[in-house]
Amino acid sequence: MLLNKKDRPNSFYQKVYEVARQIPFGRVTSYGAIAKYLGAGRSSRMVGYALKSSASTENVPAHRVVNRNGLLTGRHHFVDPTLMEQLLNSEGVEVINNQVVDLKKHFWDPLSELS
DNA sequence: TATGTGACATCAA
DNA sequence: CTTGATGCCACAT
Repeated sequence: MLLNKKDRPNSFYQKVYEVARQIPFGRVTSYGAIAKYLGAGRSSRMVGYALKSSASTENVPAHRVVNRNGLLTGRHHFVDPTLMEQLLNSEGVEVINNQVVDLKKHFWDPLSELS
């Protein structure tokens, strides 16, 4: 049967929260990877949008989600813009100048880990 | 219903 | 290398 978009039991946002919460300690992932895992594929922007809405409302480690370049584009939306970089460094992820040094080394792909 | 928006991704020049 | 344009799709108004 066909479901109306408005009648979706779990909103896109809710799924984003679930995946984000499963990001292991000291690991990071990208918006595109999450979007692809959710089936949205090309709605990577929505992932970030969802995290912004969930900020301080949902218990989501948004600081572990960065863009494809490893750049911490979302730091401005935190209570403290420096918090994101500090948290990642505290978890063993090298972040210099708001960018993850070795993204591949710390990258966590939900497609591979969650299958 | 239509329009605007965006914590991205990707390509062309 | 950098900059600009385009695609994409769920959500807000």
